[in-house]
Amino acid sequence: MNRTKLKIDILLKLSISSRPLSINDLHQALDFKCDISTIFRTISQFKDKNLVSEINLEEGFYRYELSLQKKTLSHHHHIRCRVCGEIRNLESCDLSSFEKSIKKLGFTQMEHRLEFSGLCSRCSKS
Amino acid sequence: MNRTKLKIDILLKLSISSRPLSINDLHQALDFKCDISTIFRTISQFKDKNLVSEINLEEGFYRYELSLQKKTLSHHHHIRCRVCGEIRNLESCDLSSFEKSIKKLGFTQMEHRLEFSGLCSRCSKS
DNA sequence: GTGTATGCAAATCTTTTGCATCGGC
DNA sequence: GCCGATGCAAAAGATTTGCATACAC
Repeated sequence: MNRTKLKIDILLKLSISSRPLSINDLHQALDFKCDISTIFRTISQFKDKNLVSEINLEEGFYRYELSLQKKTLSHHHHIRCRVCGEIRNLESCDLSSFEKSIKKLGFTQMEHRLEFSGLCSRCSKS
Repeated sequence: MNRTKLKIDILLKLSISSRPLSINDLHQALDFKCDISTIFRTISQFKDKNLVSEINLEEGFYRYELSLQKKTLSHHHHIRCRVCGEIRNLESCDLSSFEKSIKKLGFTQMEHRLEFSGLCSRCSKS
């Protein structure tokens, strides 16, 4: 994987964002200076190399964040406000009871995706 | 919402299936006798009325199951084999520690989606 | 009869792919 | 120079929409 300006820019945008970015977010953040298909391809490579994590917040598309971030924050999940779209991180993750019962079913190499939605404090009030 | 043969058929197919069905699964199960856009529209109505639940197993499309089933089995989650696609239900769900920390962020009316993937016992061996 | 449901076709949106050219090493 | 990266255009797959007709009530 060559070190190109675009790849660095994408990683930079991801690193300075407080929330996971969609392909469109990235395209916009890069002022549409590259083709969107290239962003798809680049993110796909990043996924393969485990540089970014793919997140599904039930919006009809995926978001991406640095896996590095994932390490810093330790493994975590998200909650997204169903009204305003605000996204917050949830730092703790204890699913050991789930994993125990899955092991009983004979499954190995488990991964999981856990995402919450709700109304954030501001949207709860209005 | 009118009671039509198609709506009953869709609910029937969902009720006799041991796993959540995709729009395509339903289209096929109904022998392609109706237009697929109608299935999308019908499922969308069912979602609105909370008759069916939408499930994302990271396959690139959604699956649906009766919410009734959800009640019978109590609230549950799924694990999908990343190799053969087998889907199993996970009956217990204790995310109270998560919900506690989310409440601290000021969120209300929480919902969550938790899905596991792994290798089922057969695919683990081969 | 009125309003909802459906079929059909087309559009939309996200994502993928083919191919020619460009750029990193 | 070679191989990977990119742009561009087109395709693919899931989903939505407009509109005319058919059906439920």
